[in-house]
Amino acid sequence: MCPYSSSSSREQRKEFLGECPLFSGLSKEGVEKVASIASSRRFGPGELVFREGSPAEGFYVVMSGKVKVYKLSPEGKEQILHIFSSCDALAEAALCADAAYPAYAESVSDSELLYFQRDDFQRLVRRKPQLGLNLIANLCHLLRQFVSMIEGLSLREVGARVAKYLMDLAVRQGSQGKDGAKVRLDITKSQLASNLGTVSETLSRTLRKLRSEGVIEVKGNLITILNCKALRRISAGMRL
Amino acid sequence: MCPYSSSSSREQRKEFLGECPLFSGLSKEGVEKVASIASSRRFGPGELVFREGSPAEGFYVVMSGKVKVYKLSPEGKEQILHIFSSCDALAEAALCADAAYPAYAESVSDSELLYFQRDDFQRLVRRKPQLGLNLIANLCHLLRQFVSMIEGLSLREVGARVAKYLMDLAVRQGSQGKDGAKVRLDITKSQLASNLGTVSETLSRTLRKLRSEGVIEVKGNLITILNCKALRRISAGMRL
DNA sequence: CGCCACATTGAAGGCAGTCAAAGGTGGTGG
DNA sequence: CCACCACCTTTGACTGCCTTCAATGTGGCG
Repeated sequence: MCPYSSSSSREQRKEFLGECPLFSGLSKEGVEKVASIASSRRFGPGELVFREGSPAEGFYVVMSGKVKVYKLSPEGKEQILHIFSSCDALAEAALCADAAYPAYAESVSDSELLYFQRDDFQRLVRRKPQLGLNLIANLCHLLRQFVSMIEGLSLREVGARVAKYLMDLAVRQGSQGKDGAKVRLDITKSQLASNLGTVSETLSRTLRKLRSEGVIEVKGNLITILNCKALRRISAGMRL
Repeated sequence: MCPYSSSSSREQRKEFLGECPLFSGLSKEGVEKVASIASSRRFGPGELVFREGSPAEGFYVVMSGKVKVYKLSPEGKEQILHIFSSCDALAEAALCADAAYPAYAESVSDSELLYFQRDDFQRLVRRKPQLGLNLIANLCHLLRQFVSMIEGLSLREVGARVAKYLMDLAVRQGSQGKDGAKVRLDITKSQLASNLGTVSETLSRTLRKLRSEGVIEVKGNLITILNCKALRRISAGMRL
């Protein structure tokens, strides 16, 4: 899985599939079948995986690396919908009948993706319904994230969105709850801004304000949460 | 299906299921099975179907009426995520493991909903994988709509969102493309505003501006599209 | 060392939200 | 039939959050 390695072997792929939540609950033979319809594709940093509007005939699962999926405004502003990393499925929209990707996807690092053709996958789901249930759970999860994003964009100010992002990140990185928890941004601040529906300038100002309130400490992409309660209040809509 | 009728009979339910895209491609016996695990629930206008955070143990399919699913800000502002009507599935989030509804759902008319318990439904999917595939397509469709909503909120001004809504509505009502097409809003303007991520005052002003530009004509909830090309330009981001 | 991308800070302006009040509309009951 | 009420809609004035533009700071890397 290290960067710059050559494509994975068939054995490595099977091992990966076995550990992926999307393929859990399948028999050894089931995983075998999944592996047999997957093909591997590698992308370098900045490389486009697909563009908005191009025909969607299959979806991807990230084996390694990160892929950002985003929309562009006519003026060129970018809104990141989600950044997918290991074990995430992306572009499930391809499983819909009307087949055009609704957004851009771009690798932000060296990545290896598994590609599944729609028809192959659907055939397999008919034989292994568990796979369908797994994908449904996966889609529901993504749906929730989008709901949360809509809520943020429509009902919360930038400060609250930033606070919520930091708390969620702390949870994901296993250091929630306690004051003094350290979190590391695993994307650039510009990308984070684009993910939160704002611009880097505003994000910068917001972080500064949080810092001046003594809520967080910022050193590069390492952020220390000094006052967890305050952060929670802010993420819930309390003014800065 | 007329309002104020009593609950549907078992026969009516089966007939309805047979015509619902979500249950297409199933054998007669399959539809029978689906009907056997569904229970019917009726709601009056303004009645809450479920609230955010309450345990989610199943999802619904709309037989008749309309249900709005929405988020509330701490200050009480409402963002409508989607308005579901006949044959739509809602609250599929319940099929996810972590089981709490992420939003409120409220009937906006007299409605009859079919309720499916998660476990029952999942059992059935194992025996009828086509059902899983149908639901996946359904979820993908909803995902696209949310993507479109995120795009609108983040990258488009209110004018563009309104224009896009009107064009989409014209398509749904079968009168797209031509100047002079008439569309009828099937929800109140306040609800529309909440759906577009704005407030009724701003929507009112926006419609007036579109009217003063000669792009549309407004009479109550009946809107005539006078200049389709202009509307498309505006929806694509061209300034008003 | 110098380049380049990313990040920060300041100043100015605009889109849209809030507040407040008046105007419209449909339904109900006297 | 009309008066009343509730709800939705419209309009005006004001405020403010955030974006835009521009310039400077910073860190990594060839």
